[in-house]
Amino acid sequence: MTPKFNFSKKEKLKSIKDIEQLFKKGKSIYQYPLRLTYLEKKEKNGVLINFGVSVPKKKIKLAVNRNLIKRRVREAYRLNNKALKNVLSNSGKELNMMLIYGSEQILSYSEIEGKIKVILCRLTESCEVDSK
RNA sequence: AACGCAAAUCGUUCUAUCGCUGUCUCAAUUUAUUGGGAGAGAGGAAAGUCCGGGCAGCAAAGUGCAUCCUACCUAGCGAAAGCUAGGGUAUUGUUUUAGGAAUGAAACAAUAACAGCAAGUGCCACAGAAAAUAAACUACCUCAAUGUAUUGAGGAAAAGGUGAAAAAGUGAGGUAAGAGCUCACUGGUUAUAAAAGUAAUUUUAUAAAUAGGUAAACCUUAGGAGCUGAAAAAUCAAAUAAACCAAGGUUUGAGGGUUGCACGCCCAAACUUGGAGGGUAGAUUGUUAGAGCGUGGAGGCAACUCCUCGCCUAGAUAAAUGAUAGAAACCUCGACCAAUGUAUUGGUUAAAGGUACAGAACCUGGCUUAUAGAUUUGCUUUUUUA
RNA sequence: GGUCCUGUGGCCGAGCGGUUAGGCAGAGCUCUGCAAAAGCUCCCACAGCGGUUCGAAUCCGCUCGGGACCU
Repeated sequence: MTPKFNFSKKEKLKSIKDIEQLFKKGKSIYQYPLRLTYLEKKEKNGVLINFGVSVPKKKIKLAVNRNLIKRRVREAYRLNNKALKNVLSNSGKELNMMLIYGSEQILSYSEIEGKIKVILCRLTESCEVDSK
């Protein structure tokens, strides 16, 4: 199987209802400057993970810089979500998750990628523990 | 040549790998997905939302008032907002010039929300006698009283000091003392006439009046604007209300309606029958072929217009247009070389650093603001050479 | 995307063209054996830049914050 790093429209988190549920009931992992909130889906829709990024306007004022950070975060997620997806497909779960950027500085891609690797590893471990 | 200011134009490019969003197309099947291919994918300001237009809605979108906007003149351009060119006036600056000086004149440049306080009303703190129908503190003059420096009545508006601003200035006459009270000269304003000019306005002459400032104070004059905004608006499927529509119908004239107020206009409750579908969540249209963009040519000082040829040129919606690596270009600093004016210029090198402001959300014309660097034009200042 | 409102010391908050009130907080003093309370004094402000005006917190323009609404 050739490795694929797709992140298409279907995998985005869009529904307002889902997002409200996520913030009400979801668990979160904090690894500065990122905060990951996740929740197991009630109704499965055939997509392993629905994923969204949020950069608050209060922290980053200019639209250009907000877009830049969102792109870097999405890129890092796209390249590093393989392990998590494997675990989920083995255990038959589906997740909604949202990443919130909490710094006032614009971090470089390599820094963001490092943080995301850490945070996804922690999530993967916790999923494995749950499935056992 | 350098620095600065102003205006205009441009505002990074290429390659590889992995991706994102539409369009077209081919193939596969599980018929809505997967895979392949082709081609497209942020700006000069996309920003602020300060004006304008398209477009859409309003059961009448009507009338009046209110409110808001515009405001030197001429010509041109533009759908409008507005823009361009030329001119006028005012203020400021520079230079030249007249003069003993105050100051005036001329030229050039910059700036101007540049109609009207001689239509009315309001306001002008503190200080000062008085801040606008003038008034009367000190001082001045006349008269009276007391009795020898005060009080009272009146006159007068020159002097004083205050203030951002003191009711034209100088001189003479005049008077009890004074005063545009009168006269002469000068300045300023308005009106009228003449001349110049298309006009704004300028110059000259005459006359009259009393003539402070403020309209980004109320306001007046002239001209203009109906109001609300794509979360407008239209359509669709699922499930179905006390809400909607039609007909009948009794009574009320209350209440309701997308213009701030008034008038007008429209709808008009309860009940019965029938029909149809709203909220909510979502999808589609609106939504990108247009006052469109580009090349070339012609006209015009310019704004812009005309002609020819070519092009289809972002359509996202928790919101695509990216990430990484490597080159190139440009800039800064460094190093080296050369030139001389000895602190500048030119060249080479590539080690280091940097490449701004900033992200479409219906479209579009202006305005405003942000902007590394490059190029061009104009101007001021300084230096060098002739 | 669109339509509006608002900005005054560390905090709250008056002021509608003429020296920026007042309260809370902070510092010092008085009072007290020591504190509290009370009293007195001090301290620190008109978001920024231009314009109109003799003179702007106030009027006008631009910029920068903060907030509200869009059945």
